[in-house]
Amino acid sequence: MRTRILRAALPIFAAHGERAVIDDFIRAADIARGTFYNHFRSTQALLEATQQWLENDLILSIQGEIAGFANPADRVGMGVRWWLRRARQDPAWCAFTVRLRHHGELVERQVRADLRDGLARSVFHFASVDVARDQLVGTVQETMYRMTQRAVSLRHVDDVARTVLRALGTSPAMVEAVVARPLGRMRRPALSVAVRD
Amino acid sequence: MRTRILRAALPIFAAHGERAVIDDFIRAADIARGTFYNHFRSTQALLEATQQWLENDLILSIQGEIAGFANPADRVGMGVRWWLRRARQDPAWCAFTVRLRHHGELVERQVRADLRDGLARSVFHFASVDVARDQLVGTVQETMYRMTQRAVSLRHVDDVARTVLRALGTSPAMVEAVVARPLGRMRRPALSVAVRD
Amino acid sequence: MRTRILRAALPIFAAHGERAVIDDFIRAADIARGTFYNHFRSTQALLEATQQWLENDLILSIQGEIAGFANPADRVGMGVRWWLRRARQDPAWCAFTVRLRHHGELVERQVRADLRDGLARSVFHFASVDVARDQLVGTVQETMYRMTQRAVSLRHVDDVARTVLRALGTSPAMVEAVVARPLGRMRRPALSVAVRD
Amino acid sequence: MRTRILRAALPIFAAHGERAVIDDFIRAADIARGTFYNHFRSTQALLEATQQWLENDLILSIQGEIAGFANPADRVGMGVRWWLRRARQDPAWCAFTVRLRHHGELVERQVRADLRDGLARSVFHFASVDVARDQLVGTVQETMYRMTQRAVSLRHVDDVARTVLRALGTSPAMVEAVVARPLGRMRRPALSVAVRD
DNA sequence: AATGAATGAGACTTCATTCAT
DNA sequence: CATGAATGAAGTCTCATTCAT
Repeated sequence: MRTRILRAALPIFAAHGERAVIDDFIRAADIARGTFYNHFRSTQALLEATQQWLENDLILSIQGEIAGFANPADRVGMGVRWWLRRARQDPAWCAFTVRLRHHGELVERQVRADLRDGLARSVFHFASVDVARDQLVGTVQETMYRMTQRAVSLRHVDDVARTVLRALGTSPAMVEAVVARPLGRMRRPALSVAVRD
Repeated sequence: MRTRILRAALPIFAAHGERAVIDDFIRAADIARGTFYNHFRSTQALLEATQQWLENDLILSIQGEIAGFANPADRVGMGVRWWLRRARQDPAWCAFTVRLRHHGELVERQVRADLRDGLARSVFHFASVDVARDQLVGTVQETMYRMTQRAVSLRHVDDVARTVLRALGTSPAMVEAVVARPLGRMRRPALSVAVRD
Repeated sequence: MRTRILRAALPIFAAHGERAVIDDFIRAADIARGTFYNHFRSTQALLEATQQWLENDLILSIQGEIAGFANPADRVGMGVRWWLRRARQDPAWCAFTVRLRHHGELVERQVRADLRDGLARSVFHFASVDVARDQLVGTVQETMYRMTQRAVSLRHVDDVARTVLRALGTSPAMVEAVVARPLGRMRRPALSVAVRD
Repeated sequence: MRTRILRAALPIFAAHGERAVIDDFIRAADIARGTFYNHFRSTQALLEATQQWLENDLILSIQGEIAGFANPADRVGMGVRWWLRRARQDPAWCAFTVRLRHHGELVERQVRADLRDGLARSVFHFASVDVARDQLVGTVQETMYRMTQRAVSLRHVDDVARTVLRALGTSPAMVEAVVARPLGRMRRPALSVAVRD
C-alpha cells in the first residue's frame, strides 16, 4: 500500500509540484483519507519518501549503468546520456525531478567525484569543480525541462552530452568516442510509472 | 502605490516563491488588505506584474550594457558576466529569478539571436541552438541557485563565462579576450531592493 | 464582534464544556468560520478569553458587593450568598463555572485573604487554611452543580452560607447575623446572558 | 483480557479524562485495535465499564471498612478518612474520580442514609440534607483535587474529617472521638494500579 | 482610493469504528 | 479471539477575496 501511494504520488508531484494536495494523492491512489495518514504523516513526508525512493532507485539504475567505466569522460558522458535517456522514457520521473529541483546527495557525490577524478587525470580541463558541476547539472536540468514541454530526439541527447563534455575541456576525439558508445537496453527502473520510446 | 507594492513584493516572492500569501505582501508594503485589491486583481496578477516589471527592467539594464558589442562572443560572454554580477548585487532579484524559473521572452529572444549569429559568423561551433541555449541558461541558473546559498566571487563569475563560451566552441583566445574586458560600474537597476558588492 | 462571540460562547461552554467545537460557536454567534479566527486564534484561546472576561466581571460584581464589610464572617458569608444568588440568576455562568472548574486567581486570593483575616481576628476557628478553603469552595461548587440540575431556593442558598460559616468555626450568633442581612438588588453583571429569578 | 484493558484504562482516564483516545488505551494495554472492540463497543462503553468497576470496588473496600460502625458520626467521619486515605494511596483512582466527576449511586445512597440517620438521632444538626450532602461531597472532591496537584499529609486528611463533621453540627467531643480512631491497614483494593504511602 | 472586518471554500489532520484474515 | 490496515466523518485552521464605510 505504501508502494501504491508512492507510485501514484510521483505523477502528481510531477504535475503539481509542491502545490499538490492530499486529495490529489488519495484520488490517484484510490484510497481513503485516513489510509494515507496511516502510511505518511503528511504530504511533506510523502514528498521526502518519494525523493528517497527515487534516490534509491537511481543507485540501482543510473549508477549501475556506468559502474564499468574507468575513464571519467566515459562516466560523466555516459551518465548524462543514460540520465537523459531515462528522462525520455519516464516523463513522470523527469517532470518530478525538474519541478522539485531534487538532486540526490548520492548523485551529487558521484558527479563531483568524477569531475575531480577527470581533472586529476587530465581528462578534463577546467578551473573550478563548482563551476563544472553547475554547468553539467544546469545543462541537464534545462534539457529535462525542455523534455517536459516537447519530445526530444536521442540525437539531441547526444548533443547535450557532447556540449557538456566539451565545456569540461575534454578532447574532441574523446568526446566523440564517448558518444559513439552504444547505449543498449536500460534496466527498467522499479518505479517507472509511464514509459514511451 | 502600485510601485510600492511591487517593490515590497519582490523580496517576498524571492523568499517564499509561489507559497507567499497576501498577508506577506500587505505587511511588507504596510498597506490594508483592500488596498492591495485596488491595485491587483489577485496574487497571481501581482506575480505576473512583478515578472513583467523585471522584464522591462532587464531591457534597461542588461541589454543596455551589451548593446555596444558587435561580436556575438562578446555579447554572450559579457551578457553572462553582467547578468551574474547583477545577481550578486541584487540577491532579491537573484532569488526571485531562481525560485520562479522566470526567463523573460525578451531575454530568450536575445540569447537565441546571439547564438544563431555566432554560429553564422563561425564564432561559435555547436550542433544545436537548443542545446547551446540550454547549456547557457542552465549553467547560469545553477550558478544563481548557488548564489542564493552562499556568496560567490567575481572570479567564479568569470569562470562561468569561460565555461559557457568554451561549450559554445569559442576559440580559447577569444574566450580570454571576452573575460579580460572590464565590467565597469553597472547602472543601478530601478527595482533594486538590496545591494551588496 | 469580539463581545458578540464571547457572549455567544458562554452558554456553549456551559453546555458542552471543553468538547465544544468551532461550529457550535459560529452557529451560536451566527458568523462565518473565518470571522471567528479573525478574533480568536483557537477555541482554547476563546476559552481563556471567556474565563478572563468572567474574572474581570467578577471584580465588578461580586467583589464590589462585599467591599463594604469589615468583618471576615460578613465578607465570606455574604460573598457566598451573593455568589450563589448570581449563580441562580445566570445559569449560563453557573454551568460554565461548574463545567470548566474555573476559580479565578483573584477569587482565590480574596477567599484565602478573608479566611486568614478571620482566623487572625478569632472570628473563625479552624486548623488549616487549605482545608477551610477546600470546604468553602467545594461546597459552593457542589451547590452550583446542583443548580445546573434543578432550581434551588434562596433559603437553600442561605443554608449553604450557614453551613460554610459553621464549618469555619463562626459563632452561631454571628452566623445568623450574617444570614439575616438583606441581599438587596444585585448590580446586573455585564456578561449576563440569560436571567431568571 | 477485559480486566487487562480496564486496568490499563484507569490511569489513562485519570491522566486525560474524556479526551483520552483509543490509541492511548490500546497502547497502554498493548493490544491491537480490533481486540479492543472485541471487548468494548466503544470508548464510551469503556468509560462506563470503568466507572461500574470502581463502583463495585467501592462496595468491597470503603463500605466494608465502615460497616461495623453504628454511630452515624463514625460512619461519616471514618468514611471520609478512609476515602481520602485511599485517594492518597491510589493516585490513579483519585485523579479518575476527580476528572470524571463520578459519584457512584451506591455511595450517594450511603451518604444520604447516614446523614438522615444522624439527623434523626440528633448526632448531626443541620437544616437540609441536600446542603449537608453538598458540603460533604464538595469538600472531599476539592481535597481530592488538591491531592492531584501535590501530596497531602494524613493530618490534613483528619482536618478535613473534622471540618466536615463540624459543619454537620457534630459535638466537638464526638468529632475528636471519631478522628482519634485508628485507621489500621486498608484492604488492598482490587483495581489499585499504583500505591504509595 | 484606502481601509479592515467579514466571508466561506478548501486544505490538513485526527480518530472512532469496521472488517477481512 | 486477536490482529491491524482501511475507512471516512468530523474537526481545525488558512487565506484569497468581497464589501460597506
